Amino acid sequence: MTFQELTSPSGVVHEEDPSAAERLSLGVAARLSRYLQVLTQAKKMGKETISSQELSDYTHVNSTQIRRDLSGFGKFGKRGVGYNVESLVSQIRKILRTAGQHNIALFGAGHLGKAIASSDIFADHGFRVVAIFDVDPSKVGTAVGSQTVRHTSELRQMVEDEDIVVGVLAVPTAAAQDLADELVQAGVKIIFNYSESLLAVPPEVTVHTSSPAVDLLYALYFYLT
Amino acid sequence: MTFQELTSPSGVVHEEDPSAAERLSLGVAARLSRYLQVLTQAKKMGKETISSQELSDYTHVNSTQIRRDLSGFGKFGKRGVGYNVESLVSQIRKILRTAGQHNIALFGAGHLGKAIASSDIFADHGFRVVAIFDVDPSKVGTAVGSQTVRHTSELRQMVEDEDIVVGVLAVPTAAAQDLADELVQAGVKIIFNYSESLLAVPPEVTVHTSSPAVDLLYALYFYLT
DNA sequence: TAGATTGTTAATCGATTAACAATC
DNA sequence: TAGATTGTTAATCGATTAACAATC
Repeated sequence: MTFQELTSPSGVVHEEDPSAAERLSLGVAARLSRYLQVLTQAKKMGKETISSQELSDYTHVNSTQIRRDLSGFGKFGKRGVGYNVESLVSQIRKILRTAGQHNIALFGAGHLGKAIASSDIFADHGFRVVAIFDVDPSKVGTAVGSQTVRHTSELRQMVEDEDIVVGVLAVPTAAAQDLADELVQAGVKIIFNYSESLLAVPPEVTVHTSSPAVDLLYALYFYLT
Repeated sequence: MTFQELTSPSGVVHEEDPSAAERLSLGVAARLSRYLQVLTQAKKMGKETISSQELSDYTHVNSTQIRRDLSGFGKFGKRGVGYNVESLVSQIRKILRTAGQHNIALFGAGHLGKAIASSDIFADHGFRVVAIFDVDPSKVGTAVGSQTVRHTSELRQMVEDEDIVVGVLAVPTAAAQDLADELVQAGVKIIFNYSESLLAVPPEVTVHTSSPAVDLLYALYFYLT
């Protein structure tokens, strides 16, 4: 069964624009990503099946909605039992088109950069750190994880040679915009920003700014009220 | 004008449960937190006013919705000009009830812990790291930022003495659940989890699991399609 | 005044949920 | 069979957006 058939329950095929018919809504894509995170970890812990209720407990998404989200793409579950963790992981990866490997470049070899490089949080989801950059001469040439730190001047060449699709900025706020500009010029379309800088980029480039404090504010509001 | 009046445009006052009438919806609280992040940074950069369109560019929230979210609480903007950054920051802080200081405890004095302790991402929003814990004897007693690393066995006492409301876990996956259990026993209601562990906690405790890889998957989906 | 941007309406769209038959 | 959990419907609720008058 093809993806398009699965997402066209009405049987209507939009031949004039098939990509639009296949594209998930923002909400569905975000939720599927969250399910994937929990499932990946559940798999690591040796769990074989999981119910929509358990997924709900971990993601805070209503269990009915989880079943609804999943049933739109096929009958993945078994009544009375739940979902097979391993098979659901590969189904969601297929739906999100992220079954393959994607190469990322990391900027900044400070504490945060080292923490990211040594974590398997990216590796678990098929992201591979293929280059680490810094401008500090005392850091260039040293080893971080399995990589040797390179000078930022090599950015252009590495993006091309290594097919880098994501740039992760773990640098001081003042350095972030210049790096973002260089990444844009090198053709990178996704920037993950751990600095506090507000980045200005062309519309075709996606910036995701990490904001733990914002998440905390949000959690705190519901705690205080 | 009180907050309750502002959130009861119908004029109906729910005297039997005033807290319910005052409570923001999940969506509104999340969006206000994001506006606050951008505004805080804009203020740092010396920006005095900001339009709903500029806020939209940085948050990816529709500008009409931003104006709608804000106008529910008062007329904060000036037509033809925009919003005063500084005054909007304090208005949103008031709405979110997070104008004060909140104390947090950090667990793990590795790369990630050090990165968090030295960042002002929490400090900017009124969160203060008042204690750093680790179990490694070689780390206990050393200085990280302005704090001295303590042994985790002091957790209970410090939570009480320092009025800690949030625990941040920057520890290996295997250590996370035990620490979460201890935090719950000590009465902490908000846990921020940077490990990959799926934490089991009582319903009154909120766990937020950081998931940069999930965010990346999500961004990547829209890049690939 | 002219230009810009807010505040607000009205209409639409998608998310959310309870409920329950189907079935493992 | 008995218990559990999915898949799906139908109804509701809130989010989203375009449009534009008000006004700085």
